[in-house]
Amino acid sequence: MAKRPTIIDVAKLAGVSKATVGRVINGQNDIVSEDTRSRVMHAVKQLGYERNAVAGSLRTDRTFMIALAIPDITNPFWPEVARGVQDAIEAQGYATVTVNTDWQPEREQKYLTMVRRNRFDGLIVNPIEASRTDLLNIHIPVVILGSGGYYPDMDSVGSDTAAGVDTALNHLLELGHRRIALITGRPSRNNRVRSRHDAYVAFHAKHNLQINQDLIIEKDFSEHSGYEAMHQLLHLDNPPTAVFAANDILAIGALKGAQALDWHVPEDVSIVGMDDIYAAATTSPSLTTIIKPKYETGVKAAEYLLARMSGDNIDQGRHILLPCELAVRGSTAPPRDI
Amino acid sequence: MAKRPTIIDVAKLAGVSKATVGRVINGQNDIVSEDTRSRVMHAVKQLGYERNAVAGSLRTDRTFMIALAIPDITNPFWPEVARGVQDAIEAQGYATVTVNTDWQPEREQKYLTMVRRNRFDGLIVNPIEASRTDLLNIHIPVVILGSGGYYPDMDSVGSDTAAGVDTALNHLLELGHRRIALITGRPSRNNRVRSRHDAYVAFHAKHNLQINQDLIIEKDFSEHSGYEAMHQLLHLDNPPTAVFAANDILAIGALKGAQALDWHVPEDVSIVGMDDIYAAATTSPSLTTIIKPKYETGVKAAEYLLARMSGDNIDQGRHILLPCELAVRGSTAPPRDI
DNA sequence: GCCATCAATGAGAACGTTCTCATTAAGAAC
DNA sequence: GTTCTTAATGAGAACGTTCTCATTGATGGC
Repeated sequence: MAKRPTIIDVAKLAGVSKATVGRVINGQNDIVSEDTRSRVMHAVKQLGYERNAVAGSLRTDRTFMIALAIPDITNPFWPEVARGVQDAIEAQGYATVTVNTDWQPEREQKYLTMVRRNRFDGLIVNPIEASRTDLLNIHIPVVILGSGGYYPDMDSVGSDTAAGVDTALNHLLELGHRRIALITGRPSRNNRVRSRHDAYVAFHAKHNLQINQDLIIEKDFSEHSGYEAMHQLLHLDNPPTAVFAANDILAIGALKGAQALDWHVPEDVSIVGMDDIYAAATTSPSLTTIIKPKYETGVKAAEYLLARMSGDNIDQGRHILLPCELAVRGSTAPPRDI
Repeated sequence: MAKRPTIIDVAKLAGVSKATVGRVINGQNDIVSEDTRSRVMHAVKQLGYERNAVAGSLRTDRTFMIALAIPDITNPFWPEVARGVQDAIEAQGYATVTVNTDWQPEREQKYLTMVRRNRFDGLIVNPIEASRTDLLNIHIPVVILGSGGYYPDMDSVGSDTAAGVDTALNHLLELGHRRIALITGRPSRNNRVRSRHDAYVAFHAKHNLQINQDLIIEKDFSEHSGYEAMHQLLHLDNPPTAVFAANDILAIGALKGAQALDWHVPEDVSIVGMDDIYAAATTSPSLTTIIKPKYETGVKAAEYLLARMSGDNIDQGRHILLPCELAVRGSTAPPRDI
């Protein structure tokens, strides 16, 4: 590899000091004469000089790079969140290293080490098991994706899942459903707040509805789990007339499970999902779902982080839950037995 | 921010030189005595020392970071490719900065500048308009995602799209279809090789089938375009009995277009897509499609890049097209008029 | 005992930028 | 003419690691 020109080469060619070259390339035009500036720019162009960000980072202790740690970029929920982060971060001259924890704590720890060693300026993370102390120990700004309950010092951006569940169940209630099942996922270690489950319970209390434990199924977040859960539900003596699934992938599995048993959706059983991934609108019938503001979540998290990296030093973390929205498509209808 | 311990602090505490500390933390155990090594590691632990990768990068001119430039992480095709790259790259101690060109040349150029200034060790790119010279001028290893026709010096990894089209059309031919339409996307500037279109033409020549230009529709790659194209096709005096769409998003649009006209799929018209995105398996009927090996493409590209970054200096680029596979699902059947 | 070899370690320069403090020259005020 | 102020620029240290060459001490061979 040919040696690349440095500011010393530029300084020699322009007949100025390297400090002056530095002033010119960093845009400090108020303290450099036009004549000097012109000579420097001429030399820069002639030599094809390009600033070495690594050297600058060593001197300033700022890399203009951040890490985004999400469970899995191939999970349809996350690309839009990532895109929101990337867009907002890049607009301020930063770059994003995106990593996949795969819901594994060891991987999460590995990435925290990476962040420290590379002197990244910030971290946006959907935590698996990382404790508050773990995250404070990297000594850079951290923004939490999801609810920030366990991280009071840090900013967090999540969706108002509880309100979303309420909206979904209310939609079903207004259609006339009284026997509504819940297919939900297993909470991760740090998410002991089982927000979907709790919201389901609260909804039943609010509307003086009896809870039937047979109508609550907890499995991992996969399409296959949704399929199996639906089979379980539809084989009950008294099956539900509607099902709320904790995310669209579970809901798609539930839809396939119903159809495999020749149950018609929505005539025989209604289904509501959550997330609004692309596939939710392509099923037949297309899924009624709760839209989570994925891109906006990413943008907001990035904004919080950028503010922190710019010197904002608020001790108490900011916690925001972005509102969800109901998208009524083809998977819900009044129950047959009205 | 508290000052972090450096190797000078460790050296002082362990009573050795900083060169010796460097030898220990870089694992050069063969030339350091066990006693010395132990003292150093003790001091490292006591001080909580962590290597500063930025300083190392400045000295060695290696960042152990690469850039991955794709059109859009939210397009369902790309997350798996990205995941393949990330997994293979990380396994060798590198980190990946993923950027979105949005099919815009100016963004692409912006990212090339970013790569140069940050002294990244390599680049994997699905090019928009970047020329061979552009890519050679960054003076680091580059691997092309897609066919590498315009970049003979660089390694490239693509899918064997032509063979995939052939397979799709053959599947339809074997079902008895003779009037097969093609919905394809507009080629980008550097992809004048219209591989899907050319493969469609070649297939017809091979089987002595007449080409009807009315059955070839070229629009941008969106679901809406697929919907409109299907409407156009089904309104012909002599509509096709089958449609091959250039990707799954087009195919999903085509499916919705047919259903909106009360055409049954696959009874009235068969549809084949390409890519095998998640949504292709969730439509009803689920889409018969050509599976592109997305994750494997990413892994292979990363392997080529890693080899280059390790010193491989082959002048002629390696070009590989990974095989595609037919996934027969519910959107294809024999034509009605047999 | 002397010399050569090798293992183990140390000293200091290098990487390329940024920043701080010093210097110089020009202009204005007295 | 002298003094003060300000704009413009320069010199050199700093950032934290890696690497090269030098040094030292121990051991083995003659």
